Amino acid sequence: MVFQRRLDYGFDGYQVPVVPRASRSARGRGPIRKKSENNQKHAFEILASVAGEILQEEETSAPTNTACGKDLCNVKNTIQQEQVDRGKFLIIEPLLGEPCNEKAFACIPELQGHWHGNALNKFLHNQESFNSQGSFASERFDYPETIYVAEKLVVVNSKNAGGSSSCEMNGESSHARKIFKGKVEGLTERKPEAELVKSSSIESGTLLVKDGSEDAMDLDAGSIGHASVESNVKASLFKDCIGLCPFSRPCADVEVVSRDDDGKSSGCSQYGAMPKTSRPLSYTETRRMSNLTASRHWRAAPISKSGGYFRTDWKTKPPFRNGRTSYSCQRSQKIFPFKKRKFFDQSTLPTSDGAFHCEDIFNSSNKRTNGNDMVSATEASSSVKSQHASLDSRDCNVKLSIKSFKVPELFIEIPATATVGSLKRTVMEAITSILGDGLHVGILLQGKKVRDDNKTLLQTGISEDDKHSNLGFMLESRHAKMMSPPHTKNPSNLPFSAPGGITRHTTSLMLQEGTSHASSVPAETNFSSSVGSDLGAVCSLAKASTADKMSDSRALVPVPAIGRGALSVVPFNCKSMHPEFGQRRIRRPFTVSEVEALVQAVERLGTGRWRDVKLHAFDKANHRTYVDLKDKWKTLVHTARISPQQRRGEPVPQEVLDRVLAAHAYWSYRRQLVKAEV
DNA sequence: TTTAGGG
DNA sequence: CCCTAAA
Repeated sequence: MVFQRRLDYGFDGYQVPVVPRASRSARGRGPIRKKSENNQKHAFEILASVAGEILQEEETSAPTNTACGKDLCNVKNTIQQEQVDRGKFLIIEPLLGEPCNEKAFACIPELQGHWHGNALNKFLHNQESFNSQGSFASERFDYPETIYVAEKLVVVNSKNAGGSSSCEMNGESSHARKIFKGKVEGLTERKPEAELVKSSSIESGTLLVKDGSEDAMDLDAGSIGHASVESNVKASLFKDCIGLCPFSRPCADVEVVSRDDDGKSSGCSQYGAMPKTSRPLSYTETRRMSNLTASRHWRAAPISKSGGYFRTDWKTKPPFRNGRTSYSCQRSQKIFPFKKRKFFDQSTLPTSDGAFHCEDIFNSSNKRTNGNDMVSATEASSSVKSQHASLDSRDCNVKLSIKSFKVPELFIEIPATATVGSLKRTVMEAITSILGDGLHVGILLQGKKVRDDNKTLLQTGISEDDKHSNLGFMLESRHAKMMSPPHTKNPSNLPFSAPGGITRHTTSLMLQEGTSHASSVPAETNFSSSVGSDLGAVCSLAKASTADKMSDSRALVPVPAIGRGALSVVPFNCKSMHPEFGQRRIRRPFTVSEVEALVQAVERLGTGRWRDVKLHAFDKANHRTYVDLKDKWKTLVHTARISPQQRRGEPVPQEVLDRVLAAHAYWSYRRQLVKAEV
């Protein structure tokens, strides 16, 4: 049982709930983060509740901590109340006494955005704050009011700390650091750990990362559901165009609808955190949403510059181009549900230094994840096997044969019109960028990392001719400083840690076509988009890494639900895409239908009323902000003025362009008139 | 928050 | 598509 194991570790903990956005404020636009103590208190209470439930769930027979009784009773209510029922949560069991690897957390964008000042880190490791006092120093723990991304974040600390929640947990500290992840609702659906382990496939709906000995990660199937985007154009008779519409021709009310989410849940409401209102997302909201959208995706160099009219790619500037101030501001905005976002659930996390925390461990036994069907398409990576050659008794040479390394994850988006060659290049670039210098090879022996580079193989024991020497190689962050948790538990006792200390690693690289449906391969993002050329090849890799007990990379990776959408995948270049900085939204060229809708709306409403245009024609297209529409109009006007030969991207009918010019001229004229009058 | 423009 | 000054 999952939690049984936790108890073995001396689980007791704090849970830091991620309060859904909906609860933020009535108007839904409150400050992103509050330092209100009450807030924190509340949060912790919820945490306690959840923790209680977890425990209760696990120990079906044994009632959990009575101290949490009240909370336990209200867990479900609380969860519902908080509307986090659909969310996911993470449970982190930090290693007490071990400074948390800041990078590990720093590289988690979700946390970055929500835990101000690395609050989580402080929370987890601020000894003075809670270890000694047994309670949280609220003033030091900046609990975010909302955390969308992770929707539910549960931090379980092995140290006994009542804290504000006054929830007493059993308190022996544990050396283990575990991270559980799953949906909140998974509390009741959670599979026993054994099961999870067994079915390492992603379908279990929970992600479980265990301490050193092994990490099992299961992507939340639900969250990665199938994404589909459909856009349709509703046309209805436009009656009152006369008088309003400067153009005599009949106007149809065209509305571009783009459903970002599956069925019922549309827009951000899918996360249950957003109120399901018909109110169009405000620009800011939309931005917030999109801000995280493409994060952690590698952005391949634009292979084909298309879409822009007078500028194809709008200059892909580094995310942190203007990284001066307003930083905190921005990060605070990044608490949006990841819509259309692809996650890499993995131990590979971009570190603060931009490197990858990669724990792709390959061991000699090449212990692969049991039948993972997650590898659906192209298994780009071959299993790695390192063998111990017999020791040459004479010169003591150690012969190793590493067949191959798996490439961590690759996630790319490329226009459907791109050539195969460009796809190859893109993939190559992605791989190169990963391997470039973000990673280095790590060696795992007997399940332990060999850190001392100066030791000889002999000293290390690698020279031993041991068939089962458990020698493993892994790719890891170059700069990541792994911390070695005092592991008291015998790794071999851990279900995951094979005597060989091998971890399992699953890497898959698949290319899928845009049309995909929810499959049993949640990890692999199904990508579907109606956005024309958005269809992209998605190389995703789900990787589960394991366990080296020290890997900081095992950090939690919130797995947000993937929306539909065109995930722009680009190799997540840690260097240029530091999670701390907002990510550029994925480029989603306007389709002709959208252009027509826009043109029509502008014809009616005129320029300068972008919000109305948005409401009228793109109300449902959450990914189109009024700024986008304004920009598009700008480009349309430009496009209409240049020769067809100079135009790029999906060709817009000349007729439409003519209308653009006409409308533009008309409204410009009107504006002048109005101006003159005033 | 929107608009309007430059980048 | 981003960023922002202004409104």
